[in-house]
Amino acid sequence: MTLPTGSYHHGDLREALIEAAVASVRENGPDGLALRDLARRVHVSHNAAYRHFADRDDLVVEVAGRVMVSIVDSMQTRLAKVRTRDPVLRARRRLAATGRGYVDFAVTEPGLFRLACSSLSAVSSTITLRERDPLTLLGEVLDELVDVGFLAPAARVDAEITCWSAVHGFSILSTDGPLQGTTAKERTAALDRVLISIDRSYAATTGTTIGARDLLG
Amino acid sequence: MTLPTGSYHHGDLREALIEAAVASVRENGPDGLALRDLARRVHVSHNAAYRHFADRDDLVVEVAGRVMVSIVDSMQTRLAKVRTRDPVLRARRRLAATGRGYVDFAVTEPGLFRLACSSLSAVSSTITLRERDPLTLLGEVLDELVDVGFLAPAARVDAEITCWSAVHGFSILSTDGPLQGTTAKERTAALDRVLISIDRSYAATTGTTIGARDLLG
DNA sequence: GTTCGAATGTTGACACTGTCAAGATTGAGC
DNA sequence: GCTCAATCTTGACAGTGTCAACATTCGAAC
Repeated sequence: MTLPTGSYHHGDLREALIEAAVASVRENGPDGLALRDLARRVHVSHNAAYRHFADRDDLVVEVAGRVMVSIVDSMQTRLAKVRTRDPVLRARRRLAATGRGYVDFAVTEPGLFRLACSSLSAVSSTITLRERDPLTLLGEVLDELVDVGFLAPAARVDAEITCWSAVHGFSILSTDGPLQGTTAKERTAALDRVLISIDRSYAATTGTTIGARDLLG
Repeated sequence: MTLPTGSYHHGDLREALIEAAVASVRENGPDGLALRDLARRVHVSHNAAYRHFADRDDLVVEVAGRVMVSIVDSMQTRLAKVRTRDPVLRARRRLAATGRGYVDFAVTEPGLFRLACSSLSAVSSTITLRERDPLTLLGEVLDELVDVGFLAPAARVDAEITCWSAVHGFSILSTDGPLQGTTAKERTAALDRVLISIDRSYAATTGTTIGARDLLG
């Protein structure tokens, strides 16, 4: 399992193929992904990929898994920027931050995001991702909201679904829908309203009074 | 332009191709759609489609437009069932009804829904759909909410985006995501919570007090 | 009623794709 | 040093979108 550089055995073809796939999807989107094209990029014959992947879909699922991890990274980047001390406001802003991180990735890497969408089920079912999936992270942040008394325990049910729906839908509207042509500023403003709407809804579950611009800081 | 049944000229090949495309996508999803396959179904040579569509994508956009109209139909079916007299509660339930109708279609016709998603931008930009698009209908229902004083005018901004994001995201989670394997009852319960969350958020914009189970009737 | 052009449908070809089967090459363990 | 399994290659097949050239037919102008 040493380095290749020369001839027959590539060394780590599997990883090279995945990286080439990421580059390809980044440029041409999910439909542009072709095994034969990847083989050419990596200077290997067509069919070499079949020693490492059962079929095209198998590769797609693997790449989608990587993308999921990147999405979590993007969410955590936003999470790390929340410096608020007040526990309640901090938890609220952390929830908003996960949403912003999710959308960040979708807008920055629309091709990869579309790929991840295309095999959402395969990823969430077959692979555990070592708990590094968006759903788990979102659940933890929602638990914080309950702990600080902002979100009523009764409203905690299906909260992942509610939040994920809103943010995922917004991401798609931004990459493929009517928000596609808008400026970053307009998109950010629209996302703010989505996040504020969720925040306002959760505040109502415990009767917490909130300020209009609490989330924006 | 009379009927075909015999030979060279088909009669209305364009329409026949579109219908065949709908049937194909219904069975095999968007990726299963192949021009040559359609030609076979309609008993016409490959390439005949090129007299009516510029390329494959042109056909897809046309079909997506039809699907959009069907989605609006589904929304209006739910809207028609709202019989509530009280103006405020009526408007609130009408908003929820549009969401339910949208999800109804996605769950009933996942293949067609996926196709519509794939060319969301093309549809919303190129074709006017004679105003029969989900966004316009949603806007009208939101205006009602403002008229009856439930939704604050300031919160009306980007309300289409907020609602559409939530409902569209929920639809995708239902067709391709973690809600795929759940029962209809569980899915309905989850959707209720999404709709209640939106309702609760909008109530807060005008300080309207609402009952917990207002929306479910 | 005949003729001619435009619309429509067909045939053939090319490049590209995924995938299977069979052979060639190599590294690792005995 | 030999063997075997892992890995990569070559060759083939069916399927696809799309272009070019050809065939047929409908409708209108004369």
